[in-house]
Amino acid sequence: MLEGLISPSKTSILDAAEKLLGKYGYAGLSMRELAEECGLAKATIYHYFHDKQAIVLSVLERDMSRIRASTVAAAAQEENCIEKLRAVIQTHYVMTRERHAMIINVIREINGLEPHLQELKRKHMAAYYSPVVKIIEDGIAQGLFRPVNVEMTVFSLFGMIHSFVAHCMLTDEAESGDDFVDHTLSLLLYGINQDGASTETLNSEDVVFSQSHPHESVKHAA
Amino acid sequence: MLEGLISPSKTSILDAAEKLLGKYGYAGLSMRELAEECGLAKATIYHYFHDKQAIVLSVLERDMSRIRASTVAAAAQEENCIEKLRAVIQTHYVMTRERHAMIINVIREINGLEPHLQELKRKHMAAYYSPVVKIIEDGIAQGLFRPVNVEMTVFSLFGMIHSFVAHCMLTDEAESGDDFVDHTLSLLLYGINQDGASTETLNSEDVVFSQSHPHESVKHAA
Amino acid sequence: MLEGLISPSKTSILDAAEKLLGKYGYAGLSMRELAEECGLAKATIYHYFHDKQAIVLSVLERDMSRIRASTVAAAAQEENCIEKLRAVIQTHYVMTRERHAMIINVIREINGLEPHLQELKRKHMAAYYSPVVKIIEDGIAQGLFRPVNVEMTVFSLFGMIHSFVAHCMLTDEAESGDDFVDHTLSLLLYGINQDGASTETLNSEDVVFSQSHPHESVKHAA
Amino acid sequence: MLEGLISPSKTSILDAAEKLLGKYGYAGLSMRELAEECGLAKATIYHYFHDKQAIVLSVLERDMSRIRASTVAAAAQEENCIEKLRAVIQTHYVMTRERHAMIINVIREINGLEPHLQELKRKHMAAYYSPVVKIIEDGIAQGLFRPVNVEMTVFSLFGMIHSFVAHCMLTDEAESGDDFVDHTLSLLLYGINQDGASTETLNSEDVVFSQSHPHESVKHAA
DNA sequence: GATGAATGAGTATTCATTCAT
DNA sequence: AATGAATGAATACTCATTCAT
Repeated sequence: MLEGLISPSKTSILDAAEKLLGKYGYAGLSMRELAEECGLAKATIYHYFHDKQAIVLSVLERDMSRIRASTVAAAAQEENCIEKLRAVIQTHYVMTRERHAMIINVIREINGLEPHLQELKRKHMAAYYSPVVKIIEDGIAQGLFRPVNVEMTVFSLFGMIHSFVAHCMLTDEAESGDDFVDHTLSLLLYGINQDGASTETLNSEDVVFSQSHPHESVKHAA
Repeated sequence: MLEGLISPSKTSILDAAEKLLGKYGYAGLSMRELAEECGLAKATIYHYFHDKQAIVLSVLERDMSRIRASTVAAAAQEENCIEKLRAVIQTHYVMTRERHAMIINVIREINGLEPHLQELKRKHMAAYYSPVVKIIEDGIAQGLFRPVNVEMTVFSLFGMIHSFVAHCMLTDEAESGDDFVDHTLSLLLYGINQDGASTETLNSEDVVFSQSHPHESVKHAA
Repeated sequence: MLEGLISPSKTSILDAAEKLLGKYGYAGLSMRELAEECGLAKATIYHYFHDKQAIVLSVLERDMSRIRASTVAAAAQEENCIEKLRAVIQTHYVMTRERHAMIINVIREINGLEPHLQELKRKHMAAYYSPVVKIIEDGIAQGLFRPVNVEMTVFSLFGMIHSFVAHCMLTDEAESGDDFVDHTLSLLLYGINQDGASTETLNSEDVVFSQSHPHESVKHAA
Repeated sequence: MLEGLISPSKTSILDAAEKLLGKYGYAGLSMRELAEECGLAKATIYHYFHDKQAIVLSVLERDMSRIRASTVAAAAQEENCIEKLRAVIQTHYVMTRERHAMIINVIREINGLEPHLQELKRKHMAAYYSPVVKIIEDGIAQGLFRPVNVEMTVFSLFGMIHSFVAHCMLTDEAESGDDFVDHTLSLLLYGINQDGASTETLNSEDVVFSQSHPHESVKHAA
């Protein structure tokens, strides 16, 4: 939020740590490499952070609040619940890619090491997921969506996004992700079952995957 | 396949490595700890495997072929495409939990280190996803499912499963996962959109998440 | 001597050890690599030799007796003391190169580790140097050579040879060594001092080194 | 040169490494033992040097420049070419003994491992040999020496010295080396051939070797 | 605010060697 | 005669961290 008040050294440490965490994960992050990356001496880092874990937690907090802010802002620009969902998928996809899908993995790694941090992270995740929960709850209240288990649905949605980001990083495909957004929104809304309601709005083509299925995706469905 | 022919020491190394990889990931896996865990001397491990990476690759191969075998077997026991999907979700969920969601993370870690292993892993993943691709393609051919992008859909489905497993491991909730299977199958089939076709079959309750949404899930829908 | 009576496995071990000692020295010789090189299992090597040191000593003994035999044989083919010296230089140069100057280095390495082996090695070296000692002593007795300290002179001569071999191995120059033999014999006989007796017999050219000094070397001087 | 500016820890590492290299060679030099010898923790050594090879190269560079400096200084104190040669032999002999004849062996060992270091070492050796090359070239220009191949001759000379040092270390004889210097200078100047010019100046006795040859050596021959 | 120096405990890996078969 | 399996001790090197300056 008020990053202007944070010392530039601290910021450079967090930036470097974010980059290296994305590459190597928590256990693979070396303080020596971190020092080299941010241009400070190793000892200087300990002037700003108590230990390695504190750095990583700071990175996670900063990233989470940024992602949350971006997600909220993106959703706020849309009126319609469905368009809000599209905005969320798009934003979350982009930000996750930028962070090299770091967060999910780092959390899991830290978690294995530090059981007492679970609650802290659960809170973070609640804050993280809650904007999307709100959107779906609103949709249900408006009669747009059926009364699904909202929390579970949000997990599912984020799972789809992360899975796709992971796949892209594995294969180094650098596409825009538009097709992914269309596919994911369509799947989230209508599923794969054949019924009259959903198919009539489908009309785009896919280029990402080999087997083309021309009828996939929903373009700005109302 | 023919594990009976493999020496017990080798098996014990792989077993221990599988366990520790689930806990700590690739970088966090220590050869000292592995030796303790499998009851052999450190040097003995190197009698069976060239290096740490070779161990981890063996674990991954073994797990992948096991998961694939289980998934295929589970699906083969069902006639109906939808029931096949349910079986896949159930099996994959259970096996992923047993392996502490290890595979996806380890692959990503290794991948960061060894660019030339990408192709190998892509092949593995193809084999891994292909049974599910087949089911959905059959469903589409039978007119049961709409013509979605199948490969993308499979990614989405596995993403949902992995995400949920990760969440459960984070919170140490040890439920059976039945609710999860119902939710996921329902979401995959119908999405969240409100329409006449899907809502009438919903009738179960959720205990997993705090906010209860009584109408979620599809029980053995045909 | 009677190598026909030695088992082929034992011979292959010694051959492999000789090769690797030349490459890596004593400390750098690994039993694993030795086993690979000679095509036997590590444990099999211990069937033939008590330990690593015993192997190396066997190699040294074998090489030394071979070099001694070759040197003696080469000298025996010549009548003249000077021609005997030329033969010795030539033979010793070739055999040292073939063994990658191994012996001198290995002896020094072992010596650092095993003080009680000194006497053994002194005996070996005495046997090793004695043929040349004999030649020079004969030359002195015949009034051909001046009464130098023979033992020291032999050390000097072998020093020159080893130094040149080391230089050639360092620079990977693969010359025949004829120039070297001429140079060394000339230096040994006449030194560098300018006087009437020696210069008149010099008539060959040098190609080995950059600065050419056309008057170097003695061709079959009588 | 400016060793006063180098940290005492770094110097103590190099000193210890020089000592151990002389004893055990490159492969036999253990970082653990080095740490013990210089009184620092293993990890501290890596604060000053990137790896073992860097340490050894530093030792070699330091020793080579020291030997070169001493050799040049010793030669500069003499007017006469022959006396310069005597000074060089004396100095080189002493310094090589002090370093346990380490350099030649270490270079050969490293060279086997690192082909791309050859050129570096050739340069070093050029600088190392060049002072002596200069002396002999001057002697030839002055008509004192016959026109031998100078570079080869320098190799031969250093070979004699190193060989003798090695012999002394093997037998732990701790003599002053005066006899050796006389012998070597005499051999270098006049060789062993019987002729009028050289014998008349010989008049000393040898104690180093068993067989005494009373007429060896040149005492300050002009 | 920043760092060079230092370290104990750790890393993955290799060592020479033994032994039951 | 030959070896697969096993190991304690060593290898070079890195770790996160501290502290005096």
